[in-house]
Amino acid sequence: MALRFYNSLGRKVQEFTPIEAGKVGLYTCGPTVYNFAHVGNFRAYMFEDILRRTLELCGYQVNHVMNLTDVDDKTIRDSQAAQLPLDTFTRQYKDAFFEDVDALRIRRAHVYPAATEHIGEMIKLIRKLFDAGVAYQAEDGSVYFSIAKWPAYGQLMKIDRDQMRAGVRISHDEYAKESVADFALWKAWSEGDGDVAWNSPWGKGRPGWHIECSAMSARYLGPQFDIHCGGIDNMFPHHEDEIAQSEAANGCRFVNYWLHNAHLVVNGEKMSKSLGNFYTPRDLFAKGYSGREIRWVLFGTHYRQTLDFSLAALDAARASLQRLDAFRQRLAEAASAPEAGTAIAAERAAKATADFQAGLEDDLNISAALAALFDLVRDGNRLLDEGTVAGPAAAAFVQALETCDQVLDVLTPAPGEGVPAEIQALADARQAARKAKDFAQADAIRDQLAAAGWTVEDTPKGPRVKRL
RNA sequence: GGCGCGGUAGCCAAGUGGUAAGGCAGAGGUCUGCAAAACCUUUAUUCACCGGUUCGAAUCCGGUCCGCGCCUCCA
Repeated sequence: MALRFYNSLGRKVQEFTPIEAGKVGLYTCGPTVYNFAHVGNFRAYMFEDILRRTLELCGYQVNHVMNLTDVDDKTIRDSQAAQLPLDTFTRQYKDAFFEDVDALRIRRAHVYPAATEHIGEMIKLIRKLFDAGVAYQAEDGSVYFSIAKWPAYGQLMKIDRDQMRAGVRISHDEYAKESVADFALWKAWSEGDGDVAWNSPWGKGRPGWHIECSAMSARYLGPQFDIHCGGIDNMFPHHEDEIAQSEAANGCRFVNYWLHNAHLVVNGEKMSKSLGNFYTPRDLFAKGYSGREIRWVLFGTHYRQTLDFSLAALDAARASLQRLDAFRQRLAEAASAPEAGTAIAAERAAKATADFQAGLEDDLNISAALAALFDLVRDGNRLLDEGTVAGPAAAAFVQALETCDQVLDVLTPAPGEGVPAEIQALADARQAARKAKDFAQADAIRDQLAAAGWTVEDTPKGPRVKRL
């Protein structure tokens, strides 16, 4: 089956064809580093991670670029409030971002260009826009993109600008624009910016928000590339403006496939601090949830569907992962047994792998992919119960699991999730008691283990210790 | 007002014309010293509602109700 995606440009599912065979240029809108990213932000990055890993599973060599917005109204405002230089202020949130990315097992992009390190590219791009006749400097000193001069504007949203609500778009500091729909390319310095400023042919100032993505994507992926992702809220105006800037400046198609993820809500309500349902990954770690549990919840709903996040969903994720862990452990144990049932195991494993990949190739249908995975678990467990998967036969299942895990990356418990020696010692003592038919003692030790957060399962191969 | 998304079992969630995947939770059974895990069986005559098209619709068309997002910084 061919790889297909829902392209926001055109609004339909299309077969994916890269510009260069076997390679994919992928640009994903990254965080504004003025605070810790929350699970809603990570929903987007998780979708992009699944996308990238799916592309890689399909054999593509992906060049993934994610920007870091480290200068804008919010970073300036909050750095001043914190009485820190802008770069010092944003540094701590960049660091935190990468910690969270790693904890959630999101594969790092190949390049993380920061806006403040690419001001030169942005200035060059704005020059080109002047050359193209679509940019102008207003009386307030800021430079704007003139939508009136660019008829192709509105490819993503099919916006009828006359229908937009009058009034709401005029913000206090942008009344100098020729048209309310025009957007800033370069913002003239104002007192509120403090020492945050760069020199430009249009005077001291800082870049507009949209220009960074146009400039940095061109720098690392070229003027035309394959896929651009972001949250659905970014379709307008951010991505619309990027298209206008890039295509007006470079004279070629900007992006072939636009993929947008839907939002995340918590218990059906928009996540907000006032509702007390605002979560960052580190909030959840503090509650005892692991990165892979959060990961499971974040990728478990199709990316174009609103995701309802909740602690209950995390608990369900824990149960699902325990089932997968147990299966993996059983396979590992079976691998050391004499060979049995190779043919059927290989057949089941091959089917699961194929179904898993086919699900993802169909516009990242994660539900179909997970169904294939759970079919594999059920089939595998049944065969293990029957004793017909052992030795090399178990390897086929392990390999299928590992293939799925190339995309999911949840099947390996974190380091530190292993069994401590003292817990193992208790389990051994309990087993000795059982052997001696001293069940009262055995049960007492089991209670002791439970109190320590561990459970023990008796199997034909001996006790198996697991975290509760 | 414009653009867009959704309403499928207790919960989460696939399925866009051929007779309801999968997960979590629940019930019964097998297994077990007892458990747990695993497996088996079971849990929607039905897909918000009303009409229509069709041999056949959760899926297509028309209408109604409800929830949500964007249009302003936003994943």
